[in-house]
Amino acid sequence: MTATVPAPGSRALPHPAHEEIRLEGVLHALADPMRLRIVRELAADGDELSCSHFDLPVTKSTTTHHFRVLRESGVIRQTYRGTAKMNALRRDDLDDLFPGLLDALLAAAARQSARLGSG
Amino acid sequence: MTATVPAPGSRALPHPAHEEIRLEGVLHALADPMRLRIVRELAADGDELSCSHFDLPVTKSTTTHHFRVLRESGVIRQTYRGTAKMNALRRDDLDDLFPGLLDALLAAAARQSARLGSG
DNA sequence: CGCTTCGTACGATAGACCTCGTAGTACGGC
DNA sequence: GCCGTACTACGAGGTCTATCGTACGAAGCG
Repeated sequence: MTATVPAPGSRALPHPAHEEIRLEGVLHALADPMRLRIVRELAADGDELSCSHFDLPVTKSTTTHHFRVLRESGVIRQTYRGTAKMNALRRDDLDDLFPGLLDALLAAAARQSARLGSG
Repeated sequence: MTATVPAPGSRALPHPAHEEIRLEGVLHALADPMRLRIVRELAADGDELSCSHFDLPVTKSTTTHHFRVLRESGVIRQTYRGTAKMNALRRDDLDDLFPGLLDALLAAAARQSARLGSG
């Protein structure tokens, strides 16, 4: 009952409820370089970003796929705004479920990025 | 050159060097329930454990596979001791590369376990 | 109403992954 | 030397995943 159900006639998207978020799913989502990159940009910006804001080295189809995986694993929340689809980290939910995990993950990603010199 | 190379004639196992450990690989390794379970047991025990110590609901072949993934991703270190193969968390390497990550991950797993498994 | 932009759905493909069973190797004890 | 234990290697089956291309839908602008 807690899962966000799309309102009839609208363009809402199905998200897992707070307590439906599984650690394995989050780790799986973040284990992909493309998705980790998306999450890092989202965290760096701190606010909502449209899908088209990301300039990923894959086609739009694949980008849609990755955003869907992130949403279905509970990492991001997606909402339509006109023709754009806005993406935001579910920081509150993740911090409540797994305190410190997201920050540790982002710090680890930043550290590795600095170490490997790729950004 | 830093990767541990198996000595000729011995039974040493190839491990990724400290700086070869990649965050995505670690996350991928830990995204599997069976492997997460192994790592949790390893962390709980705090010392080396033989493969046969684990009573996983899969065959021995599959168990071997999971331990290999954990080793090749840099999460555990494996050494032979007689006929047994001992497994230990690479805590030092992981804590140095990704400070706080392993603890956050283990805490998250424990939290979820308490929340879902009711035990 | 057209046109553009943004994103989706569907099908296909190639590769990765989890699992298994069987056969095989290494070590230690008798 | 022989046997049991511990683990491995190889191959196969079935599923999942990442990627693409093309065709489509929804919202805004002229």
